[in-house]
Amino acid sequence: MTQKPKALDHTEAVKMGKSCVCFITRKAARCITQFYDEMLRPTGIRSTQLTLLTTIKILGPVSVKRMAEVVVMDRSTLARNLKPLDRQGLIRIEPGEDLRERIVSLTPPGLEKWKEAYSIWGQAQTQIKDRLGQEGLDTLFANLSELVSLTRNR
Amino acid sequence: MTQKPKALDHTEAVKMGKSCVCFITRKAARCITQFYDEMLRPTGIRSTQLTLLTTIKILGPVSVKRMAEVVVMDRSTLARNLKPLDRQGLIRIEPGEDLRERIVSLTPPGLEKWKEAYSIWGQAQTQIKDRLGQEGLDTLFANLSELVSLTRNR
DNA sequence: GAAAAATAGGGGTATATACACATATTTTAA
DNA sequence: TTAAAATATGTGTATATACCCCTATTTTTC
Repeated sequence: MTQKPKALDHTEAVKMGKSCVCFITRKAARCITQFYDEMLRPTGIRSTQLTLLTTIKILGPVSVKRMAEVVVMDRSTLARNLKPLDRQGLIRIEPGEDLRERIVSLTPPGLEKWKEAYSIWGQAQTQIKDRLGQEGLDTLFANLSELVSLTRNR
Repeated sequence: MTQKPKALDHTEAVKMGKSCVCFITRKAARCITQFYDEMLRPTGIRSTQLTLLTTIKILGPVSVKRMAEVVVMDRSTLARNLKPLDRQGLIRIEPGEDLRERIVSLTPPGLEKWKEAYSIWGQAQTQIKDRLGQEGLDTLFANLSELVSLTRNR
């Protein structure tokens, strides 16, 4: 009895479609990004940009290199993602003492924008917590953090 | 006693940095994508492209619209993501009976490429399962699926 | 102290992502 | 049956992402 290879392929394909961690993670990222971006639309900034503003707020004046490490983002990606914020005058990018470095900091308008966006972020976060529960949220966070460290430390 | 507003802001910022679902999901997506992409490099295709090949394989000849629904991707995004696959001759895009539609299907080289990539995908998946365990993997999947449906059905 | 190595950053290129708008086709309504 | 509504897709624009390679600067080595 010869098995039909095509049928077997199909089973494998279905399995992959249903269990690929990369697929589901990217899909979730697309969805959640749209969710946040839609809520943030009135502010004129997007989720990624709010993340960066927050990071700058936490780390204070900080080099691109260090920021990239913290947010786990390629340096060149980060440099490009900072441009819209710079263009809007929300951040300042200046040479550091070490002239190789660029030091990023929040401007006063940037701080105002952050406050505005933060309150909307709170609303979004609440909506999600209402659905997943605090426990579900914690589990999700733990799982995703595990995924991050898994791919980082090899 | 007047509280320093700056200090309060900072606390809020830290909270956000540590609990933002959008941030952690995007970060995880970046990491896991790099993990898969690195392993897939010998094949010349990327994670997203493998996802699309697999989807086409499962759904058979399928319209762009339907594919976009299945993978939960904007139609214009999908159309653009299909281009590299088309250029490499891995898929075929033809008008359907309904002339508004474009029907996407796998070419023989596309099927071969899928098989090649699928075996590598299996290795990546195994590495992840070894770290998270089948149970952890299931939980992660359930959580992320929940997130997807949360943002879809509102 | 000068040459070599390491480090920080940016630009080129390609893919990934989505919204707004325009086009072509089909379906529905009058 | 023709005009209007609905549908499927593509284009323009902007952001997001990362790799490779190049430049400028600092640190290390001899």
